[in-house]
Amino acid sequence: MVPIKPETQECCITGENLALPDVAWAADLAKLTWALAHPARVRIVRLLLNRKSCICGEIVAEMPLAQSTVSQHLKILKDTGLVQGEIDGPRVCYCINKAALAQLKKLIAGLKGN
Amino acid sequence: MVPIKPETQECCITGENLALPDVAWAADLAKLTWALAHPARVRIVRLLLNRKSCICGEIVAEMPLAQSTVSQHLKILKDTGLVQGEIDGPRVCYCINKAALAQLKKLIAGLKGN
DNA sequence: ATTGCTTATCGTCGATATACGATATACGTC
DNA sequence: GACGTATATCGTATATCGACGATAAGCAAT
Repeated sequence: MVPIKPETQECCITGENLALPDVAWAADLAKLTWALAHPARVRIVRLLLNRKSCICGEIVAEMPLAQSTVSQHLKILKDTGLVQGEIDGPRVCYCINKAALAQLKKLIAGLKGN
Repeated sequence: MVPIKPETQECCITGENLALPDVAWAADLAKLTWALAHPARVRIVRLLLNRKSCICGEIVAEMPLAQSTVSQHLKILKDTGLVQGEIDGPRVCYCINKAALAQLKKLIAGLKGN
């Protein structure tokens, strides 16, 4: 089974790039990628990038989905931090959270051999 | 594969940056991100990047999951093209498909305003 | 307060993901 | 051939996703 040091950390004592923090690291990246793991959410993000900001209704209008469905996708994007929404009177104005997007880019770009 | 003109495009007649190709584009990115949208799969990819290649059994040993579950995750990674596996005697040797990873990086890096 | 508009949430449904054990398949060795 | 090892697949259970319509909650204007 495990050739090296069974009971401490199985995970890459040799590599040590892949040590314990890796689990949290993987969870972070998985969470961010999961937010983009649906075509509708990718399109929303892209839409928000092309316009500086976007009223929720505009997003709904662009998508072939029911309003409630779009709202759910927006919630997912908000929960993962990729998108921010601020209330503007009766509407909600969504925009990209550049920091979160940068984080995603950084993690993806960091996917390479040691 | 979206053909050229699907007669009723709600999508961005105004924006036109987000016109039809965007749908396919979004699907591509969503598929790739979806492959990474699970911590176990992120860890597998990372593992394969740190070693040049990896026998399936090694991967199983590193993960707190049953062999069949790991095999399923590997299948997902293989189906999306991120990982390749070649049979080597009684074992299977997995490695990263650098082209697919590069494609993912490119798509993610391309996520920015116009 | 009532109406109208915008967005979020609820309830529900079918489809899919995730996990596991059990079994099947493929290979090398005896 | 029979056996053990390595991996994939099957079958199944549970959880979550993704979609929708219906409804609630918020605000602006009448």
